[in-house]
Amino acid sequence: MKLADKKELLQKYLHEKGLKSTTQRDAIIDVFFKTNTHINLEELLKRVRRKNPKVGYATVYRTMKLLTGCGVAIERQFGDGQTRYEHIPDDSHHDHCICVKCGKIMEFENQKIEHLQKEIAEKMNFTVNNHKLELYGFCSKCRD
Amino acid sequence: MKLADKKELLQKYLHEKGLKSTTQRDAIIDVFFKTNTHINLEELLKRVRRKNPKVGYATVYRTMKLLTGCGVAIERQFGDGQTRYEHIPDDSHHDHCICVKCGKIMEFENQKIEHLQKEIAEKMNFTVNNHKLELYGFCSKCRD
DNA sequence: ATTGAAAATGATTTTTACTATCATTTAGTC
DNA sequence: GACTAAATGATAGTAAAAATCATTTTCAAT
Repeated sequence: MKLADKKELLQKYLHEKGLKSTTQRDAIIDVFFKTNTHINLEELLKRVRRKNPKVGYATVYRTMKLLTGCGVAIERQFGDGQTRYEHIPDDSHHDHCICVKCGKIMEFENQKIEHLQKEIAEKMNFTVNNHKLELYGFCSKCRD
Repeated sequence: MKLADKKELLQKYLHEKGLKSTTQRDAIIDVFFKTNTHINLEELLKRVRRKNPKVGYATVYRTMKLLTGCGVAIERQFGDGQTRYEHIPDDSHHDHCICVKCGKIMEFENQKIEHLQKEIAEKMNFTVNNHKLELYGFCSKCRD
């Protein structure tokens, strides 16, 4: 999905649910869509405040829940006790390698796996909205 | 890995590290190896207390950390804010479908995906110890 | 443009799961 | 059986997520 489409989807979602758009919300959405990392709330708040210093933690928290509910953001937990947010990719899905030593997160994508997942889900009579594939281990620098 | 092998691995691990075996620890390990679900600490504690009512939360917590460190248990987070524990499967790996409405967790396994993962990791120069594949969506009962 | 109802905000509190602490008990070696 | 190190369990501490609430803002209907 392209950025413009995401914003349109979001607009539609807000309108359908009778929600309002505010300057804070817009700022948070803007900042979030500019990230390309798996950002946590604290960091997101920090960046938003560079634009608009009066935005509160709760608003960022709630806005991210909103984006997640609408489907333009995804929550992730990589096991370090923090929830991270990521936007859904422009077209294809990507997955993660997490180095358990240095914490480095790498992305990859593979269409074959995507396809297999769909196949499996169909067999199980399960409708997939979203998925997570994470490989945990050692990156090239950390193994020896 | 067979149950007997897991217990042996655990024994070896304890001995190497100079750790001791206690009645509490044994009870927890016993109960854990009998579960076939993705159990959280609270539930595990409850079951252990049916055998030995004096076992404390902290002991269960620490024992599960121990089992995780030794490699016979795996910690998982499915996004509901709780850490769940699972034993490593007897032979092959399995993955999960999680219904976001009713919370039902189903398991599946697919050798092709396992194989593709290894291939991908090799290309990226990454050594995989462990992985998680989770499909989030609606089970047959919850979609309509 | 004004108004009024509903939603949003931000500061704060509450909750919850996880982790750390510490005095006491226990295990296992000598 | 004594000694030393580890384990236990009760509880305190933490940190992130979720809830609360008085005040402010949005936006549709006038």
